[in-house]
Amino acid sequence: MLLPFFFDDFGSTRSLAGVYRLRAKAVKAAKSLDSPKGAFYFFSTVSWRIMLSSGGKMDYKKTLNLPKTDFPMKANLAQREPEQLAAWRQADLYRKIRRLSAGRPPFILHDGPPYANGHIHIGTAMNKILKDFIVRSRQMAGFDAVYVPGWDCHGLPIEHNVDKELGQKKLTMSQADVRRQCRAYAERFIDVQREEFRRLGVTGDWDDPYLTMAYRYEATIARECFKFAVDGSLFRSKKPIHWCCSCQTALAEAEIEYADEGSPSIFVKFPMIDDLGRLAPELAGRPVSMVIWTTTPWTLPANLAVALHPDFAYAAVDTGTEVLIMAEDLVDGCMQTFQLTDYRIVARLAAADLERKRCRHPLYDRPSLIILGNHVTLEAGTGCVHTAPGHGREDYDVGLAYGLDSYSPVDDQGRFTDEVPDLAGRAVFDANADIIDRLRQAGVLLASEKIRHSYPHCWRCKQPVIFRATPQWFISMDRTGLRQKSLEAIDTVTWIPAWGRERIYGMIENRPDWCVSRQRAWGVPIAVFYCARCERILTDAAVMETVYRQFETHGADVWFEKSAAELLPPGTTCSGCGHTEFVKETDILDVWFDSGVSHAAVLEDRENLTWPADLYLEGSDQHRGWFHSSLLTAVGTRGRAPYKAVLTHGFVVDADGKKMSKSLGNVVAPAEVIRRFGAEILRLWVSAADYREDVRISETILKQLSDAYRRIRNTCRFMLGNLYDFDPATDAVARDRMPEIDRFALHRLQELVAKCRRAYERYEFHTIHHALHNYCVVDLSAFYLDVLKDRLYTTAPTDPARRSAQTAIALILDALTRLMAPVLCFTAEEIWRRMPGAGRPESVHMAALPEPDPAWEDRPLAERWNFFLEVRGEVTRALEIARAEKRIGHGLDAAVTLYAGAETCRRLAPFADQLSTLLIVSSASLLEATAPAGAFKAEGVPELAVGVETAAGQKCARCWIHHPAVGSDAAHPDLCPRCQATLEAIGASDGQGVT
RNA sequence: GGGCCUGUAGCUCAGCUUGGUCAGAGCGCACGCCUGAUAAGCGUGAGGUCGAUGGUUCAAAUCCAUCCAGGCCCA
Repeated sequence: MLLPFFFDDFGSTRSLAGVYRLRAKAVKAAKSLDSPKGAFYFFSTVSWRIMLSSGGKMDYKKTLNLPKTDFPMKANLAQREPEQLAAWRQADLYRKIRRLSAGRPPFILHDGPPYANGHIHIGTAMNKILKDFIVRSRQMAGFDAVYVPGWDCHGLPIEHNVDKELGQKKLTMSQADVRRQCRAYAERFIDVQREEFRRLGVTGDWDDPYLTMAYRYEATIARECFKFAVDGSLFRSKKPIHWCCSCQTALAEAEIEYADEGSPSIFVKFPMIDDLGRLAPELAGRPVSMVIWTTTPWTLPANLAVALHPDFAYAAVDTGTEVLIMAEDLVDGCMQTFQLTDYRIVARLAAADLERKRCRHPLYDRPSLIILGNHVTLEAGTGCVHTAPGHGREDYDVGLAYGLDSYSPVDDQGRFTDEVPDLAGRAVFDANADIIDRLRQAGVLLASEKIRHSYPHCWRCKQPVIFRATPQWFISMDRTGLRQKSLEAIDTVTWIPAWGRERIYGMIENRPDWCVSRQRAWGVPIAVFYCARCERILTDAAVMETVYRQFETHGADVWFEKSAAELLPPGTTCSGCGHTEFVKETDILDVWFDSGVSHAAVLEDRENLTWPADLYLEGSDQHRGWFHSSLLTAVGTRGRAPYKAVLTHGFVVDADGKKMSKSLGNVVAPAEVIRRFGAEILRLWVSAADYREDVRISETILKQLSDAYRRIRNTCRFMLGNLYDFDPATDAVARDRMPEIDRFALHRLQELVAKCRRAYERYEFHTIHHALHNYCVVDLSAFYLDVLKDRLYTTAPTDPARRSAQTAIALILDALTRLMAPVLCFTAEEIWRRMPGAGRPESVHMAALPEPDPAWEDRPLAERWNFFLEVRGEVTRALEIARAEKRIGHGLDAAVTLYAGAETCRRLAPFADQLSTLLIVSSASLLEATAPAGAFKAEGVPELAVGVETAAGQKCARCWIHHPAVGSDAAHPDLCPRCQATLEAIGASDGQGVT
């Protein structure tokens, strides 16, 4: 039916070369975009082939042992992978592997729980695939590699999304109801993500994952937190947080929106109390003031300090009547703002000299301390920063270092408390004008204007928010030596790459106390009581255990549903003051605490896991996250790190190395990659990249990996096809009866196996990918298998030479399949099913990785052959020249002569009798002679030239080798003597199987 | 702004610790061959001032400094 098209459009290109060109074009088009044009070209050339092949000549094809396999060339991954997954599930493969591994040494990769919100993204996919490589390869290396995936279920993002779904309804719901909604929401996405992870081929205990919201897990969280309460690490202290005065609630960073806002901008003098005459004699006895700048006058009542940068130079500026101190670099700008033109710098002061000097609060009769902080900048203001530790995060942090109180005389509604008598009851923003007036009256206001700047607002009511200190729970880094012990624990861990150690060490070394309080609904409460009278924490373990048992049966919800009196056993009294009334803490725990204690809730809780884990594996951001919180919770309660080793990977970025973002439109969704290429290609992508750095993904890269995949697949397909009549049990050939080339191929295989084993050991998967691909392409396809075709196809099926080749192929394929199994888990299984021989495990994933077999290693032999391969390269170059000159087409059209010097000749002698086979030409001879003029002079091999002639004799119709004797036998005028003999041997000489 | 990290052919990676055949591999690309791995297979070839600039050295992709670009975490 297609023929007419062919004749119409392509009749003019009936030369062989033309059709080949057409075909190449068609294949390319078909591969690149499935275009109808490509398919059309392709089918046209196919019809042409059909025409040619029905030419009616003698056809010896059926007397050959051509490859036969039902292993398809086209993988059709997107469709076939789900079928494979279903089959594994049906067979309960994971359980089978568990049973199989009973008693083996465990290898525990502990899963860092992804957040149960939304679909997985490409980074999550990479993380899980890497884990899968490790779990599978450790399993196949002889360990019992149990993998329990987990999910992080509590926290603000889920609460937010539930809020959005509920809308106004939320306001009428109890906290317990909201929590139920959150739980349902998390469950929904656990199911979504579970299926997405499974689709990637990730093996593990998906039927029994760990969930941080499981009742039992919640109880563990509460118990672990209680341990910190008992040892005195857990304490309450005031810390400034974002606060919305209209919603009267604390806000997390994620609940803040930034928008432009008009604010006052004022410069205020803080008169010095301490005399600076000793630092600068010019200042002795003069009125001297520090000058600060602020856009929040209402925070001035809470001022406790003025911060300077330790490295800045400060200037004492004489304005005639007084001396003002500010950063030297900002003097001119400020003077302009103050409209002071007549001034001069009379002294320079180092910040360090001013440290801990006192100035006077501009409104109240109390000191304000001069302190040093690196957060001070020269971008605006005076380089002297008004510091109110109760109203700013940086102020708080620097204040801590100087032991300043986080003074915050503002109530829930954003009104001044009685602590500020003259402003009590005034809303802070309204009080700005009053305060400015008073500063002016006090003569300390240098300038006042209005500015617009970006200011935080509440995401819900859109009102500007304030920073306000409220009581928060902390875990102390130093009261019990947690910091020091953690730093020591860091050095007991293997960090891969090694810089991970520096990274986490620096963080632990410098971090402030861990603020574990969150004023939210969806989480595990900081389940402690404190005495209503003396505020002492109830640390009676037996009493608290009765509470945590209730968590186990009812979940942490019970904390919010019952009162303190209901939760506590009757008769509970304060050990400090004997009081019987307790306050139930309602703050919930930072979710980092939840996942941080997974080592307790999962590793310790499950019998088949170990504590510590052998390995944690997450992105490099987790040095601040899960690695960090896990370390602190484990060291704080057990004195040891919960992991023996920590492996980190980089982030997935686009083709240009830029991070993925919706706004840039460069986001690659794993589902899309799977739909178009299959999960196997995604896995191959993960395996090919050096994940310790950032990993790029792009159309080009995926295309390249598809090509690599096809190559590996086809190489295996070819090997499978040549094993259709081979049974290792009966047909295998012993090593000492194998031709050298087979032994060489197997020697190379040992090298590959050794290299891959080492790489698996070190989690260097990209090494495996490259080694495997290279072996398929260079060692197998381009050389060994190509040379083997003649032996496999043309000799008698049971010829020892053919059986030897099959033995080698079977060994190679077996090793290759095992080696690729942790990465190409689908394809390896697909091959495994079709491999010959009985007695192998039903799944490749129940098999072991191959080990290098010394019996096959033969260095001298390999050296000989590597030299020969160089010679072979020279020959192919020579052949290419002859081909370009149209003297030959196929290599079998050629007869080759090697003209070699004495030494080269000696080294080539062992190959002399098989040269034509190894070079895939019709005849080849080795001569110790100088080359004739026309010969190709080798560049890479000394004393070697290659002569290429047209092969003598006619082409044998069966093996295609030119031989002088073809035509000499009347019975088989188109066969060479070798094929005649073979046909006789297999009893097909009388046309049996010959058309 | 600070801490940690990265930058070798169009792509994925070797080489960099221990300076001197270290400018390599495979893919892709171009061209050619092949119809008995066939939407496959084989061959040949072109491609990089090793992010940039300084410096150390007889000699630097390799050591040092600065800068540029990018990533993660902080601020």
